[in-house]
Amino acid sequence: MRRIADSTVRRLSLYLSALEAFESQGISTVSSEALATRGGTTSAQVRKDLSFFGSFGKRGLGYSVLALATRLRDILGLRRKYRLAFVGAGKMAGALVNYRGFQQRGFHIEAIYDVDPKKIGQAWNGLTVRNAKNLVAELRANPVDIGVIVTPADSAQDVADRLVQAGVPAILNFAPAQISTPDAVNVKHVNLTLELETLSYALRNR
Amino acid sequence: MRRIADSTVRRLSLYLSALEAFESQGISTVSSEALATRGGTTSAQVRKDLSFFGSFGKRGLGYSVLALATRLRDILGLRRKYRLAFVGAGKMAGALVNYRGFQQRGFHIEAIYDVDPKKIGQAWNGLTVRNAKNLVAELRANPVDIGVIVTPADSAQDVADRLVQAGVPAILNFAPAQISTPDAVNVKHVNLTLELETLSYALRNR
DNA sequence: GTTTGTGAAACGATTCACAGCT
DNA sequence: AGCTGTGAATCGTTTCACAAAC
Repeated sequence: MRRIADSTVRRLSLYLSALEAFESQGISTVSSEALATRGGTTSAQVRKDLSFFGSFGKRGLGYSVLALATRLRDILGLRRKYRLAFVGAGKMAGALVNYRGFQQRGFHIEAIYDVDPKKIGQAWNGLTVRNAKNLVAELRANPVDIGVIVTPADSAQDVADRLVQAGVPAILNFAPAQISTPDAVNVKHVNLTLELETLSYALRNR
Repeated sequence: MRRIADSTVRRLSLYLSALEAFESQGISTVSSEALATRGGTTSAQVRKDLSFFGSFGKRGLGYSVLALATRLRDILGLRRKYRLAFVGAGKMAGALVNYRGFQQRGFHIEAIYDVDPKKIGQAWNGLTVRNAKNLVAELRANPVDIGVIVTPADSAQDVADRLVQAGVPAILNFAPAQISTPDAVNVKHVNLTLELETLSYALRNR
């Protein structure tokens, strides 16, 4: 199958949450137009995005909310559970660990690591903060799907290297630092500074 | 001037942090190639991005780290301070308020709002959590540049409406909800669920 | 010799517009 | 009649490749 653009995948995720909202409102059928409004795009874009994966609608009618949501979960790979390991037991990790959306969507936090002796051993939401020096060995023995970097910027590359060594196939990086990894490793960045700076650019003449 | 693509602005922000890293290493001149490596792109892309704003390099030599950083700060509008108001005094707000990068880059948190009587009045990093019911009046009297939504998803639209009413020109939304605002208001989303779901898509066949 | 700045070419994503189902 | 699915057209972004500057 043709490689799917990242922008398309992101919209599929938005369509899925729109469908879940429709579902909770008891709406059973939607048009591409309705999905577009909720997902911040156009009806043609919705239809094109879906068409990469098959044809899920009924002409003249629209899409079944339930059936399309199920198909999107399939497409996005959300039928299975994902195991996460956090590195960095700071405030940001605390906020993320507490976020109910993770568990709900099948993302399970399996371990939290830190280097700070004061943090190691602390209980975190049923988990014990582990010593980061054992990260590679422990994650090799007990693999996870996604490593979440929530350390300061200057440790981010080191942590990424260790996650790669441990065989972690995907990384979600919250540290404001670019990290380099082998091509086979999937990396997503959440960079708050960058988001604020794009807003700054937008506001520069206000 | 031609409208600049969002992707370009985001890269400029990455180039700026790369330049700051070079600066702290005492490097005074960089090539587009060096910037590209740090910013995760190509040298041609770097030169093209910069060319929209002028010509800042010396042929055969490269760019002055200091001079280019200054120009990028100008371009991104980072010479001025920005005033932020947070809405939602939860764990995520706690993590963000504590994040030193905000102050360093000139983003000053001026107020934190919540609806929870238990939180109103609490001291947060030198600020007092304010009653969200006074948000519109107070932000009209004391305007901010950016409203940061850190509430649960189901309050996000309501908060956005109030920020718009208060005349806030830009919103950074951490709630996992699409929000609709007038076109004149700039909105950026940081949606953790969406990031995880794109990783899920990437991992789906592992 | 090296590296920038930039038109032109290539590529990729979005929008259009309509035939084909229901 | 209404809405999907999709090739074709359009639009925008990235890459190429090289002349110009140092």
